[in-house]
Amino acid sequence: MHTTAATPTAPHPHTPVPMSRRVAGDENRSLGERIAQTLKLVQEQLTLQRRVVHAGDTVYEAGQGFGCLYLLNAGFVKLVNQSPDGREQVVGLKFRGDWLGFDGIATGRYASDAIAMDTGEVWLIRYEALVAAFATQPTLLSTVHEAMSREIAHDRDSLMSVCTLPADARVADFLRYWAESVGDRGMRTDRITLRMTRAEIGNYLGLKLETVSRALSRLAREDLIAFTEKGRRDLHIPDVAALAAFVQRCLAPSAPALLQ
Amino acid sequence: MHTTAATPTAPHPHTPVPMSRRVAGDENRSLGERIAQTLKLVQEQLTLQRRVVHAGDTVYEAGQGFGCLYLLNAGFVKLVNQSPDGREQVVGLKFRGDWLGFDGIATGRYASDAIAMDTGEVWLIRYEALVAAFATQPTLLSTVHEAMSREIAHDRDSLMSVCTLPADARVADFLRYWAESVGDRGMRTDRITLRMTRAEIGNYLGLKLETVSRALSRLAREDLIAFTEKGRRDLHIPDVAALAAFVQRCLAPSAPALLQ
DNA sequence: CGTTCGATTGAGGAAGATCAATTAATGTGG
DNA sequence: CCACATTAATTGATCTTCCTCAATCGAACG
Repeated sequence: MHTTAATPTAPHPHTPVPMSRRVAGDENRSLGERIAQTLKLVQEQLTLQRRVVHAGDTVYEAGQGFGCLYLLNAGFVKLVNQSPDGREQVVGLKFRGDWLGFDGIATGRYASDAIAMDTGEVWLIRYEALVAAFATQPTLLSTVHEAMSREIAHDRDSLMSVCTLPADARVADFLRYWAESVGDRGMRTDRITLRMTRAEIGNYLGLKLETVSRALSRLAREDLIAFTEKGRRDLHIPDVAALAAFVQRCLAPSAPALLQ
Repeated sequence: MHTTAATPTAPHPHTPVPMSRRVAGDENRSLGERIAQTLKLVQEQLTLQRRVVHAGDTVYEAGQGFGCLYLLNAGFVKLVNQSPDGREQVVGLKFRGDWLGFDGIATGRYASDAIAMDTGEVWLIRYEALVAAFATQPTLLSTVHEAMSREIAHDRDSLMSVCTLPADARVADFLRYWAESVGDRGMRTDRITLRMTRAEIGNYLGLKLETVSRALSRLAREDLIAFTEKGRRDLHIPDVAALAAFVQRCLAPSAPALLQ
């Protein structure tokens, strides 16, 4: 019995885990490559139906019968849960290369609304056809499992952010996440366009819109972000890493010393 | 688990998919049955290694190389994420019949610590062997996919609770969830033993231990729970449904009526 | 060009955190 | 088994953060 794990020789037993999107690890290919490969593989091995969506369109709705998974080929999608008593919660954001609809497998009905936040394209893949293809295309199985695994891991990270970060740090971390996500997709990270209102961001982060607004103003005051002349949904992020540093600074109010 | 959406009769136009019907009776079988079937199926179709764990034991550690999934046959397990800066977060609770380790598939390393909260038993299942068995046992594939799907859906519900419920409701909802979970496993729900300290519960719910303690005291004052003479970790829950009602009461402080 | 929606900013209030003191359980060695 | 040490839980008093309410301003849009 291997009770206590034989961790390598890391200073901390947990450090090597990238948890989000650091390049390292045993996979050498970059995130962008992985996304491209996924799209290519699916496109080649499966019959799929394309659907163009526009901002506000519903990809699928909570309660609707499950039959398809959706691979997001372009655009941005938000996932929204609704409780019976009327509470609404943005529970996830999806980018190019992400899969949608895993939550429907277990119950046969989707558990959330998937709503496009911009013009984009989703590929509809019949779940049964996908499963059938696993037999001849083991890579497809790995790809799908990895996507589900990543989703599980990321959802937990979201919970951790909401539970452990103060408001300002949450907003900064959200911007970092968004910038990193679009960066991984080959888009520029220094100028990003938020597809969400302050209220939506706040909902996703467990904050009110005023708090988000104040946090953004503070970040702008510290020159970690800047609003473009175009409006307040476009913003300039000179240094994404500085946002991560800001999060750390929020956590260490008085004793900045050591570490890192 | 508290969020399943309410649009069963959604007459939506853009559903080219007929409804992929699942096996009859599949939807009707109880949760307890599903768990039993999962354990039976895995036991029969796979070679597995059993491991007895005791409170505090580590099932797997974050950063450790992924190779196995774990099926929890008895006991209770908590999943704990640790951020590089030292923040710790309980991100999940697992019960008999739950799978552990999905988070390791994507990166090849587990993303969290899985720690036993009580004496129990996990079954180690080599992931590669599992995948190999999919070829001849399609039921196994469904089972695993459903488990992952359920995990994704539940993690989102957790996020919603943390983001939308006030402290008292969060604690009440936690107790309801725990009671329901053990109830689904055939254990009595009127007397439950929390395997966690107030601090751990608070961590899981994004609250401080004092807040959890006060919430519990308030619930006890309203006779929704009662402490047993044995100690404060055992408690009596006369009516689980009343806890759910309490959550609703927290949300509707004065005006229950109309929708928006 | 006015209407509407989203964003910003301020003032005041409330929920929950922090600090602190006490009590109850758990564990340990004699 | 008991005295003691240790850890967990409760409760109160105070403080901080974030929410609520409200007014203003800017942008988008018909």
